[in-house]
Amino acid sequence: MLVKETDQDTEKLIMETAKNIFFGEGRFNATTQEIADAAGVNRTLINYYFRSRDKLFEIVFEDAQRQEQELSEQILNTNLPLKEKLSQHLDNFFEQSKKYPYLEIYMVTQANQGCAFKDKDKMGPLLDKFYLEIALEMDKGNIEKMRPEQFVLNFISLMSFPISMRPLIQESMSLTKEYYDTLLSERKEIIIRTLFKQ
Amino acid sequence: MLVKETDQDTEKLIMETAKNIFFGEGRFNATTQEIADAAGVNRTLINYYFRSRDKLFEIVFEDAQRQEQELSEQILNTNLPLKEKLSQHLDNFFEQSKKYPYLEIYMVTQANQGCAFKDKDKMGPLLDKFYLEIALEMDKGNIEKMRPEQFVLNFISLMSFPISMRPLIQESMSLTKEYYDTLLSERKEIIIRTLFKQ
DNA sequence: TTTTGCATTGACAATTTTGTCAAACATAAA
DNA sequence: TTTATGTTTGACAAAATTGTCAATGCAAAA
Repeated sequence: MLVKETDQDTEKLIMETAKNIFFGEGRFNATTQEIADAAGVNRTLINYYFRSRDKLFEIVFEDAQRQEQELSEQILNTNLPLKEKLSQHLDNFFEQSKKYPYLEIYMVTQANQGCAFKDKDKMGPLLDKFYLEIALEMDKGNIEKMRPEQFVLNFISLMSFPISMRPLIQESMSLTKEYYDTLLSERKEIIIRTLFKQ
Repeated sequence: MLVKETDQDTEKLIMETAKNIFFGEGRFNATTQEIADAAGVNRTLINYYFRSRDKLFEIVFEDAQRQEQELSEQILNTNLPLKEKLSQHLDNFFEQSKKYPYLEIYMVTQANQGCAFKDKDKMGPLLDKFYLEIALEMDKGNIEKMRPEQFVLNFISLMSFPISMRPLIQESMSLTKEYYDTLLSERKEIIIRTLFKQ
């Protein structure tokens, strides 16, 4: 076998760089040249490894999707009480968001333009179990009564929106970068307090 | 004055079409040809009226910004009690969102790429007054105690996220279009109940 | 009717971006 | 060292996108 130590590295490097440009910097229509420059490689290597620009995009998109999926499945599979489960997911999410704040927006713009989603199958049963848990907490009076789906919408909204829309919110509310960071650092506690009755 | 009845109409038509393509359909990198085709006009008319593609984008962006701004100022200026104020804003927002579900995402992707925001000046005092109102309701015990900015974050998150991220959420939660619409129609009441103690 | 001023058009040029290819390169195996 | 195999490169071609321009059209004013 002929394997240089940089062999798969270049391919990975290009992928990582593309992910950074898309999900990290939000430059969704970066050219292959820009990606190559950022990766410090020859542009045609993108064609060599990924055949075409579209293929690279496709692969990176699927990677992002998988990443999100895994994060969701992780939380759904643990056996912690609901509040702790959500608490932990908030940690995971905020951690990932530091690296890829534009991940979700990218996925929306792509999902929109006719991009097939995968692996929705396993999610079904997991979600149903999750909904049941939520309903149980409602019965116990720990959270407001509503459709479980609404509770999930509330949760992901409170969690994601301030991250994905940061540039817009920060500007329109005239907040400094530092103050916004402060707000974000308090977010976890705020979200839990907003969703759960004391 | 020589004014054909279609004179300013063409310019407006192009703008409206661009707005629909960007904010309505979310096709953020539509070409001038695609916009012209959708508007049913010759492509070069875009250059004639807007000089360049970038200028058209700029104008449409500022228009979107103004639209959002006006919606925000409207709510801040009325003298209704907080809960009614937010309630009314939710109506306005959901109404506008039907036409332009991708408006906010577009603004984020632009804000990101170095786009100057305007008219932040008047917002300052209005926001401060709003924060005071919120603090007052907290003192009265009607809403959970937190920084007013956090309350505002909560509000816009719960309001905007399910709209702007719809393609992503609907897919990943495996919901039908019809069911998602049902959820959205219940949203207003859910949000108010989530933000205010009973 | 003729003129005037703007609107519209198609052909063309310029630019940007992407994709191909043969040649050069590097490294492990023979 | 030579060979074989996969990697990297620059030059080139192809495609896509944008911008310019002169010519034409059209309606109101002279």
